[in-house]
Amino acid sequence: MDPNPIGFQHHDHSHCVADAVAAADRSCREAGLQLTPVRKRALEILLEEHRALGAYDVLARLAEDGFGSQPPVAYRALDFLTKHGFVHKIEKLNAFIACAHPGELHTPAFLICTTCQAVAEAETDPSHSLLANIAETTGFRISRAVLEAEGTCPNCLASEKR
Amino acid sequence: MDPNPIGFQHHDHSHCVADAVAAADRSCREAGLQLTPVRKRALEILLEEHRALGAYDVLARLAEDGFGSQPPVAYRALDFLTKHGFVHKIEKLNAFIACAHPGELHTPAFLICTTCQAVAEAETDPSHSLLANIAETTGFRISRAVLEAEGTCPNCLASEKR
DNA sequence: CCCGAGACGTAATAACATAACATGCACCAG
DNA sequence: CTGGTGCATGTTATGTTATTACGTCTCGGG
Ligand SMILES: [Zn+2]
Ligand SMILES: [Zn+2]
Ligand SMILES: [Zn+2]
Ligand SMILES: [Zn+2]
Repeated sequence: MDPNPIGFQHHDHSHCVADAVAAADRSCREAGLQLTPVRKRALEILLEEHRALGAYDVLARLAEDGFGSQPPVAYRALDFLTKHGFVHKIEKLNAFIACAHPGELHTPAFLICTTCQAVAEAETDPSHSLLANIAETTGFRISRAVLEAEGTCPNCLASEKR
Repeated sequence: MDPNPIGFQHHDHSHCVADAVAAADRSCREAGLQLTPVRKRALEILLEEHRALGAYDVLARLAEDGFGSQPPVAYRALDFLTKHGFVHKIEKLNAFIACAHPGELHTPAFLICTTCQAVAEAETDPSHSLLANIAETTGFRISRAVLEAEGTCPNCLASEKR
């Protein structure tokens, strides 16, 4: 079990938080959005952890840093970040995770390891999407899709075999 | 992918509840599972409604019928039904719905209309599954997948245009 | 008869999420 | 400058979803 997986590999974590926050900052400025202190801090928290956190986990850290301590503080920040694509909600876990591919418009797919709790965000090809095909044949117009899979990550599979 | 979502068409509802319950009964007997009165009634409730119900909605109806009135009563019945494929949980809605294609082993995909609340269950072709491909390239072993899309159903699209 | 597994019931609590309302501040029209 | 509007933030209170813990009953095998 491995505390720092992006995807399921280790990586040097030192710069990615700052980089991602800077990118979000830029992106918000361009779009006329306000990446306020709470929102920015919430994003940082998720990036630092690099895993799925519950809203109350985020809230506790925000409160430590002097922000409000009531649920709406966290939920509002997370709503903003989710709405604008900087963060995704993992429905299966009722938890939030920083987007691993921000900027691009995408429908993420998540792989959730039930052994080590790691969550990887995979890119999907929208044109080949299963759901897109279904939608086409049924006449349904999709606005948002959720793709999540629970299972065992490569690392934990390897450990099992030993 | 086999597109047969019974979700967005009207259909004669009179026999499908009894049929589905009978099928579940048979299936449980074969598998050595106990489809006890609470469990059977919970399944009936979901079939009768033919839509996604929250656990507490199911619980209220079970209580009306003389079963226990505390949350675990509903959650245990729903866990059983979900575990054995008679019912699916819609993660986006925190709600449960009777399986529209019971018996077959399948990974369902759900189309959720945000206008009329209808939920359709579509079959997916496991071999073309997006997630299966991702899993293959990353070495992740999938045990359960969640595929859900929010949007507008054909009926509501038609109404919009008028 | 005794035992263990599993189904069911209750009480209590945890975990997740939103409603409703008040304050402060930037911005702009008058 | 001033009043008003929009929006972000904060708080209190409450609503919704889910689980833990524990006692009872029943059914079968030894
Ligand atoms: Zn993403
Ligand atoms: Zn793992
Ligand atoms: Zn199904
Ligand atoms: Zn509809």
